[in-house]
Amino acid sequence: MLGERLKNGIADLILAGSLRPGDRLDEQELAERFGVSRTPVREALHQLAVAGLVEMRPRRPTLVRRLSNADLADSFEALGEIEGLCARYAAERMTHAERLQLREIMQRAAAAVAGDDAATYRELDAEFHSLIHAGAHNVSLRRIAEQVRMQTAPYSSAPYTMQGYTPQISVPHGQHEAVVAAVLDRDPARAQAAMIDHISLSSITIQGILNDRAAGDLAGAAAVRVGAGKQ
Amino acid sequence: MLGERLKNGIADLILAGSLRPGDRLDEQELAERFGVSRTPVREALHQLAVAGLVEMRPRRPTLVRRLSNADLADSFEALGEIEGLCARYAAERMTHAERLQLREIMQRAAAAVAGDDAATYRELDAEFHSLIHAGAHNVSLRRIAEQVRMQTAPYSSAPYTMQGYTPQISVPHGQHEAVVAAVLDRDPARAQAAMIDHISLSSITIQGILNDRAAGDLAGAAAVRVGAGKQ
DNA sequence: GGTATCATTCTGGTATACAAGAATGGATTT
DNA sequence: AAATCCATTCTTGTATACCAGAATGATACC
Repeated sequence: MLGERLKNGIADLILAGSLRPGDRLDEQELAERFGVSRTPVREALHQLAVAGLVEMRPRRPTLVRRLSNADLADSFEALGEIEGLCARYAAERMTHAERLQLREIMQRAAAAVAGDDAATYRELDAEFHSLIHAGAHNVSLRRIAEQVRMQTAPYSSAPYTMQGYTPQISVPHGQHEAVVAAVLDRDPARAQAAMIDHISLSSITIQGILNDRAAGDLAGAAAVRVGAGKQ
Repeated sequence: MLGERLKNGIADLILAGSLRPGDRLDEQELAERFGVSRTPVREALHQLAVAGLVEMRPRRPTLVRRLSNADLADSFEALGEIEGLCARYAAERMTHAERLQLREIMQRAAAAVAGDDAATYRELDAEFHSLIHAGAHNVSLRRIAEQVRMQTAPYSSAPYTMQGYTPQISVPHGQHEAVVAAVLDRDPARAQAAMIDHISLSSITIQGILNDRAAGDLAGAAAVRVGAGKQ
């Protein structure tokens, strides 16, 4: 099944930031890029549309989905609730082996924080959340969590790709630790609350950065227009 | 966009029960049925696969997704949590107009219950949940809720299509009333708890029916095999 | 008589060709 | 000079033809 490979490939381009929200996804260009025809590309794009990563309008170019500020706020609110549920169930249901994995990830993350290694930390952050999703032992909930996380991913990476901005990776790490402590203590309510707090703060941070960036972009665009003499 | 029409058309066939879990979805047959070529059919099927209504395996016939007992239990658990969240937010955020709509639906539903009109009640049940989803005022959460509900729909209709089984529509109606009362009272916690209770009982009822039916089918299949002399 | 292997057929996967609609650029008119 | 309309081009939507792989049946061998 080539479509699956393509779907992941295009999703990776978006998640990695090579393609940013609002960018056009030309079917033929993607087909050439991946060395296939347009047919499987179209299938992949349709699938990504259902997943909420791209937006397709009839007879109009497909775009990387651009969330309005309101939609982004909604997505993060939903993400917090869903991840909170996962954390709650994980605290109840994780096996011993899964708890050990969680501890191991946290140790590696602590090392990345100590070494100020943002790239590694970013990977471990994803692994951490993935473990929580799986630890909830509910395939439906896990599927939902992965999907919402994917939708917000292009924006979540903002702190890491912002030029001149050094993310404070110690802050989210501390919140992860609070979640893990509650999960290991088998304290569902605390795990849920800690996770919701974590996502909530992420949301605020990211929206702040995006607003700053938008303001900067507007200023830049205005300057260009003035420089060109007319729009 | 023909694909959208097809997607809804095929989904309706599944949701209405014309196509049941495990049934084969032959691309050519669907194409002829809808008077189009295989291309848009394939796109629709891929989208439905992402939505979780059908399952596609490489080089293998596409089937209406069949949830295992465990998967079904997971889906209902997730549905309960998600709908519970929607109810909680709805209690906080519904506008006055939305609350009036809710009351109106409940009055019509009460009439349907009084008249023992299961078909009408079924429609109003869908409308009720749809109002709650919308009333949460979170597009992301709403999208998730609709999706999970769609996945469970082929099974939720079991009580209504079970031959010789007269659904006790007064029971779910009473639970809906409890949710609505809490929403109208602007009591988020009570609305959430009432909704979770409602979905939980639905889940138990449906799984009971399905297990009975499965037992009956097995007995029937065994009888056929015995009658044929060999398998 | 049973089992294993091979061939045939059926189904999904991909590519290519064609059609339809939208956007953009130029030309003409006001 | 500006605005509108028309034509051309580009991109998406659909259909058809071809390819690959899996299942099933028959045949041959053990």
